[in-house]
This record gives sequence, C-alpha cells and structure tokens, in this order.
Amino acid sequence: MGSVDQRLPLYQRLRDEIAGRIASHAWRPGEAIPTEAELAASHGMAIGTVRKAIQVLVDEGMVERFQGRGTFVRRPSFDSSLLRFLRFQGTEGRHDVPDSKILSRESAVAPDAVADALKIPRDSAVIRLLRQRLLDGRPVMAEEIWLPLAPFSSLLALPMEEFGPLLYPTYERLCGLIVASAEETLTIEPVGEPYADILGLGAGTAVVLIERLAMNHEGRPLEWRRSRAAASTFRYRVEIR
Amino acid sequence: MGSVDQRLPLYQRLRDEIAGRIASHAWRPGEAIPTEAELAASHGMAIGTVRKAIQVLVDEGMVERFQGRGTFVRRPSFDSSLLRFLRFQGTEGRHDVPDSKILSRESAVAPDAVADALKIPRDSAVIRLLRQRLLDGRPVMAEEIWLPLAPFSSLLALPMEEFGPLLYPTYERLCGLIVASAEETLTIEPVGEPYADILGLGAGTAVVLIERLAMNHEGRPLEWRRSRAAASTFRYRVEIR
DNA sequence: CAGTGGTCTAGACCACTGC
DNA sequence: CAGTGGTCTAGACCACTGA
Repeated sequence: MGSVDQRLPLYQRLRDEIAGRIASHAWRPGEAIPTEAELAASHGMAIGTVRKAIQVLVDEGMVERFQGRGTFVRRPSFDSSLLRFLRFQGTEGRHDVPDSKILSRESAVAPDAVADALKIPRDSAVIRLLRQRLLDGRPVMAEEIWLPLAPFSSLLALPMEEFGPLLYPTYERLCGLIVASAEETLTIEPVGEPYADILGLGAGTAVVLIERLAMNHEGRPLEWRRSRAAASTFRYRVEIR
Repeated sequence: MGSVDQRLPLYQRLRDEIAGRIASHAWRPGEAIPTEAELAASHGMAIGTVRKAIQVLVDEGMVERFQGRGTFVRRPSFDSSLLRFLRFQGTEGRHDVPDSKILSRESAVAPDAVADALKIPRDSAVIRLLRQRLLDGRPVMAEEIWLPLAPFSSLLALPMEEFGPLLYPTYERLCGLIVASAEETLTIEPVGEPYADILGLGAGTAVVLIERLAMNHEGRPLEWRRSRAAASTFRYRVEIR
C-alpha cells in the first residue's frame, strides 16, 4: 500500500495516498478530508497541485467537493447499477426500493462457479440467500445471493424478518463490511425453475440476468449476486459522442 | 450561437466559443485547434484558464489532446455504442465490422413514429433502408434505417453495391452531413416478421432492439435506426463505484 | 464572520513530437 | 531543433457555507 513511485507526478502520488487512506478506512465515508490548504502545507506542495489530485479522485467517484463546506469521502451510490434500468409495470417515474422477502437462508459448500467468482478456495463454506423482490405485492425480481461464511456468519443468527429491503447497510452494521464498488454483467436467457415460479412467469420466458460482484475498498469480493427479472421490464439508454 | 453570458466563468465562455466553432464546422474533425499559447494571447487570458476550458472539452469528448502534437477535433467514435456488447457466435475477441447487405431502398412517407423521432413534420418524405448484416456469411443483425429525404436525396442515386459496410462516412462524403453524437435505447422483445426471417430465427425468439437517433453537432436528428439481433448475443458489463 | 472550495494569473521547467 | 501539451509554483480574489 505505502509504496510510492517517485517517477509519478506529484499530484498522482498525493491521489494515491488519499485513496489509500480511504481504502484503509482511515478516512470513512461521509467524513471530510483535510482542506486543500492543509494538504498543501503538510505535503509541501502548491495548492494547485493539491486541487489536481483531488479532481482526479472526484472524477473517479471517491470523493465529492462542496464549495464552502469541504471535500468528503463518498459513499458509493448504486445509481449506476443496471437494476436502475428495470422499469416495472405501473412504476413510471418512481424508483422505489422494492420490498424484499427472504425465501431461504442456508449455509452450504460453495459450488465451483461461486467459489471462483468470490475468489475463495473451492469447497469453502458460504451462505446462500434466495430472495424475492416485490412491488405493490407483485414479484418483480428473483435473486440468489452468495456470501463467504466466515465474515458474514452473524447473518445466520439474524431473524428473517430483520433483513431489511437493503442488504448493504446490514452488512455494514452487523459484519462491519463496507461495499465500495461492484461489477455487473447483464445477459438475457430463458428462465428456468425455480425462478420462473418466483417471478410468476411461464418457463422459457426471456429474463435479464444481472450478475453482480460486490467488493470492498481493496477489491476483495464480498458478495456474488444473480438477479433475474422479466426482459420486458428492461430499457437501457446511452449517449454516444 | 454568438451569445456570451458575462456571468459565466472565463473558461466556460472560451469552452462555448470553441464548441461553437466545432459545431459550425469552422474547425472540422481531425483538424488541430489553436495552441494553448495562441488562445491565451488572442483572448487575453492566462494559459491555465485556457487549459481548463480545453479540459472541459476533452471530458465532453469534443477534442483530444496529444502531448507534443496539439489539440484536435475528435471524430465521434462509436466505441461506446451498445452494438459493442453484441457477441456473435465464433467471434471471441474479434470486433470486426460485419458485412452489410442492403435488402431494400425506397422513398416513403414517414410513419408518425419516425417523423416524431426525426423531429420533422408528419407525412414528410423520408428514405427507408432495410439492411442485413452478416458475419462469416451468417446473418447477425437486421436494421431499418430512416433518413429525411431532402438532405439525403443523393443516396437514392447511389448504386446499391456502393453502400459500404459503414454508412456514416457515406453520409459525409455524398451529403456533407457529419454525425456528431447519438442516443441509443435498448429493449428486449420477441421478434416478428420480417426480422425473424432476415435473422434466421424462429418467430417469437427474444431479440435485443437497439434504437439509435444520430445527430449533427447542433443536435438536429439525421438518422433514426432500429437494429435487431438475437438476445443470446448480448452481454453488457458495467463498473459501479 | 472565518473558513471552504472556485476562478484566474503569470510565470518556470519538463516530456514528448515531428521535422 | 522548435513547438506542443504536461506538471508545478505562489500567489490573488471571489462565492458560498455554517456558526
């Protein structure tokens, strides 16, 4: 972590140092980092150089700046998640969090595909959740969620009703684990069991499958999730320049 | 165009001026814009301010900078097109431009949906192209392409064989129209005729439908295109921070 | 009001390109 | 080699925030 490449520009080295402190939780989400003037003084560099370093972090989404208030460590928002592009019937304009119903929770031996995705040894112990998500009482999404057992073992003791509609705050509160970034992959496939049943779709109907690997600040995988929803709900828009 | 809001920061006003010259084709794609020093001298501002203005244009994708060479007006690359995420069977790693076969070309009265998309009066005259795209001789994509008739009328005289695999260079060469940006929307639907036939799929198979509105530098619509491909070829990946 | 980030200046020197 | 953009300095003043 502390390695500093002297060939890198000054502002890059400062960026790396700040990024390291955020990654190691020395500076936590929501907290302010030192002011430009303080960083310039403590590092013996000009304010313009400090500003450039911080601008890079802003572009990378690690911090936010507010004129008159300061610079703050950003809590990752999942606004850019592909789930954002699912448009459930009768939800024009709304972007509510769907209700959540945990259908099952069990510890298990990780299937090879899961172990590989989570980058843990094969046959490791994991937790598997099966979750149904509902909007106005109608099922809109089916999710299987895989977690390495050791860091998440306290979830096995949590009463099923106390899983809220959002899991990541629960991970942070119960297990002290912060999801900092994620990768998502979207494909389209005909739905099979048990998901057709959970979604209330006929077998073979096209669904979008969103696979998400969520990671902590160091890039270590925390959760692997596969979400399915009817393909007809998906609409994605992009601008090209 | 030439309006300048004195309340805007200096660098923003310079950005707007440069953007205007690019939009009006005074500075064309591939050409270098004046150097930082020249812009600073001609506008009576510091080089740092000029740099900031140009940085904004770089972030917006309008220009590219190369150390030691200069700053150049960017030709829009469609690298971010959703078509990039179609993975045709047996094409791992390759990203060739598929072959192109124009199946039909006709002038027509614009259907309302097309006129609205192109922002032209209803019942305007348009050109409609139907195109099949092939990889290794197998059909992989079916496209309908709508163009306003007046600016594109010279396309009606072009021998069918001379439509190359890429249309935008043809638009520029024959009609003097430059595609500067585009919006794409992706949805998933069961395929109907004639597209099932063109793609060699059974009726009702899931396809991705990519609707693209291509515009010139002023945002005026030039082309509306609907491309269909088997949903099984689609794979989209995104990072979340 | 003190303190924050935002804009802007007027330089210096460096790294890279192309002739 | 001259000319380009890239890095960096050491200031000044402005606009906004919160106590």
